Amino acid sequence: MKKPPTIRDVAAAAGVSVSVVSRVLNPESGPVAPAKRETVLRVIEELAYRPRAAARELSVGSTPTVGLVVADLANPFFAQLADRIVWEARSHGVQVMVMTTQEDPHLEADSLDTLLDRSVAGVIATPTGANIEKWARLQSMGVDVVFVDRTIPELGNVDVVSIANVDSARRATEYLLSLGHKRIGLISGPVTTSTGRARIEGYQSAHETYSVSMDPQLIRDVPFRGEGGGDAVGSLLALPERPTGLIVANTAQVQSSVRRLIQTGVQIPEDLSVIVFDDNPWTELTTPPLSVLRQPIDMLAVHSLELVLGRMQGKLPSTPRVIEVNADFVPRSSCSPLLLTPSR
Amino acid sequence: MKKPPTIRDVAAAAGVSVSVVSRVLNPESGPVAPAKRETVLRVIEELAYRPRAAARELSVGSTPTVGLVVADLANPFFAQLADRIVWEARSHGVQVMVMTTQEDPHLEADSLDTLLDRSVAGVIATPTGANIEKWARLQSMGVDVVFVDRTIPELGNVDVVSIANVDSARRATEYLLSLGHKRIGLISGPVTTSTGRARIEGYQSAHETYSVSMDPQLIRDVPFRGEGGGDAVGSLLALPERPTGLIVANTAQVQSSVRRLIQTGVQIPEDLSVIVFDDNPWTELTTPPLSVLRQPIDMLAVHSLELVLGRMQGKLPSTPRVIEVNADFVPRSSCSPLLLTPSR
DNA sequence: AACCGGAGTGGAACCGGTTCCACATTTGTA
DNA sequence: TACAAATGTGGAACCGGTTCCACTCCGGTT
Repeated sequence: MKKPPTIRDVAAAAGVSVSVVSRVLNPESGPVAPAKRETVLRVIEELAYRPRAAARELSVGSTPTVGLVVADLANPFFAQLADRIVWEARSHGVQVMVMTTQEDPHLEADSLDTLLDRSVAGVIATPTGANIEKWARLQSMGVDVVFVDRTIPELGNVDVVSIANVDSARRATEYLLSLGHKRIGLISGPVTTSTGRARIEGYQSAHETYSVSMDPQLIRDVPFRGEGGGDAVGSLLALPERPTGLIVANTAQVQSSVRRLIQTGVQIPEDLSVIVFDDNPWTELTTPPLSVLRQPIDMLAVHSLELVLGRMQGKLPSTPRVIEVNADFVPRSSCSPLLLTPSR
Repeated sequence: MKKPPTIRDVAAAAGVSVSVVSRVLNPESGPVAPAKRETVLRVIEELAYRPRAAARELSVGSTPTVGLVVADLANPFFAQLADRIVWEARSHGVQVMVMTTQEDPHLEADSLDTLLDRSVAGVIATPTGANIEKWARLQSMGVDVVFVDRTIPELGNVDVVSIANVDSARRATEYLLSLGHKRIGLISGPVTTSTGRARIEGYQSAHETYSVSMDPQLIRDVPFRGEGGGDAVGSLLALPERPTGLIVANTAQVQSSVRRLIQTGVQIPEDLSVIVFDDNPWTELTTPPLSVLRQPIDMLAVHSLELVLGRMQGKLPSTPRVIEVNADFVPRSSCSPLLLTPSR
C-alpha cells in the first residue's frame, strides 16, 4: 500500500534532474548523454517506476486514447467490432475507452461528455442518430470523430466507414428476385438511420431492375432494440398474400426474427426463402443454415482505427473520408427457387 | 478549436475564488453561501464548463474508474458480461475501462500495467491464470481486485464471483445419468483453470453418486482459444465405444463443438444427448434446441460490481468474499433416454 | 586568440483541479 | 456584553508529469 515512485524519486536516485528523466522517457524531446540514459533506465527498472498517465495528460493536454461508443455489446456484431478495435488499437499503443449507448440518445450524450472530460483525442462511434449538436461540439473541441457502420448525414466533416449498404441490400434482393420470388418481405432498421434508409433503397432499386412491382406493405422498419423483428415476421406471415422471400436487414433483429420463424413452424426454404444480414456464428448452425450477408468486421475495425489515428496525427487531408467496404453474400440452404412451390 | 474553460475562468466570471467553485463542485468538501452557489452554477452552465478528469485524478490520487479485464469480447458470454457491467457501473457514476486479454498472459500483464498507470481504484477480471505476482503487486498498490467466472486459488485476499461450477457440472451429468446414459463425453476448459477443474470434479462426483464407472478417455480438456472443441468432438465420436451423451462445459468451445456435430451428421438426441454450458441466444435456434446450463450473467455482473465498489468505498470487511450463484439447468429437446436407442 | 554552435543539463513555470489553513464574519450562548 | 463556535471565503501549496529557457561545457572555425 506504499505509494509508487514519482519522476522526482527516479531523478534523485539517479543523481540527475527531472528534466533528464523526462527526456529519457520521451526521447524526441531532447538529448541525453548515453551514460546517464543508461543509469536512469537502470534506476527506473529497480524502482519499478511507471509514469502516471494523468500527470502526463494534464500537462500535454490530451491523451493517446480513443473512445469507442458502441450501441450494444450484447449484440455480437458490435461485440466483435469492439474486440477487433480494442485489439488493433493496442498494437498501436493506444488505449480504448469502451462505452455503450443501448441506442439511447441520453446515454449517448452522457458518454460523449465523459469522453470529453477524459480528453480523448478521437472517437469511433455507431451513432444513434440524435445528438447532432453534441457531435458538432465535440468536433469543434478538436476531437476527431469517425462513424462506423452508420452515419448522420446532417453532420459534415466526419469520416465514415460502413459497408456498401445500398449495394448489399440490392444484391440480396436481386438474388431472391432471380429465383423467381415476387413478394419479398424486408425487415430493416429505422428509416431515421442511414443504414435503414440505404438498405430500403437497395431493395427498391433491385425491384426496378427486375421490373417487379413493389408492395410497401412488405417493408417493415423496426427499432434496433426490443423484439420488433419477431412481431414484423408475425405480421408479414399474416398477410393475405404471404411473401415467399424474406430479407432481415436489421442486424439487431435477426435473432428475434428467426426465433419467430422457427416458432411458427414455417418451412425454410420450402415456404419461405430467407436471407439475413450479418454472419453471426450461429447462422450456419440452424436448420437449414441461413444465407447471409457477411459484414467484414475486421475491415471495419481496421479502417476506422486507421482513420482516427491518422487524424490524430494530422496525417490526413482535412476533407472527410468515406470508406465503403463490400459485404460478402454467402448463399447457404435457406433460399430456393419459387418454381419448387406448387401454386397454393 | 478554442480551448475549454477552466475552473479559474469560472471563478473569474462568477467573481469568486477557485476554492468556492471547487466547493460547489464537491459539496461535501465545505460550505458555500447559497447565493454564491447559485451564481457559480449559472456561470458553469453559461460557459459549458466541465472539470477535466485528469486534473482531478492527479490531485486526488485515484479515480472512480474500474478496469474490466475480460478474456474475449467476441465470446458472447464475456460480451454480455461486459455489457451488463458497463451498464451497471454507469448507473453508479463509475467509468469502466474495458481491456481484452485474448487469453494471453502477456496481454494480460500489459493490461494490468495500463490500468495501474491510469490509477484505477478497482479491477474486475476473468484472469488467465498466469501473472500471479503481477496480480499480487496490483493488490499491494491498493487496487481492489474482483475475479469473476474464474479464479486463481494461489492468490489470497481476492473476492470471487462465479457460478457454482462443481454443482452445475454435477447436475448436468446426473441428468444424463438419470436418463440411463453410461458413457458421457465431457469437453471442459483447461485443467489449469479453476472452472475447468471444478467442472471435471462435478462430473466425477455425479458418476460416483450413480456408481457408474468413468472412462478417463471421455474427458477432454481443451483450451479456450481455437477450434479444440470441434476436434474433441471428432475424436470422441471416433472412439470404438462411442459416448451416448455429451456435455460441453467449455463455454468458448460450444460453437465449434456444435458445428462439428452438425457437420458429422450425428442425430441429436437419437444418437447423442447433448448439454452445453451457457445459454447463448442461438442455442434455442438449432434443431433440436439445445439443453443448456444458463449462467446468470446479470447476477455475475451485479455482484462483481457491488463487490468492487464496496471495497473502493472501504465498506466491506477485509476478509475476501466468495460469491457463488447458481446456474439454471434448462432442459430442451437435445437429450433423450438411452432406452430409446435400440442396441447397436 | 576570439568566437560560434551544438550537445547536455538543471531550474522553474505550467497544466487544472483539490485541500489545507488563516482569516473575517455571523450566530449562539453564558 | 463578551466570547466561543460555526459559517464562509480566498490564497497558496500540491499532485506528477512536460517543456521552455538560460547556462555551461565542448570542439571546430576564421
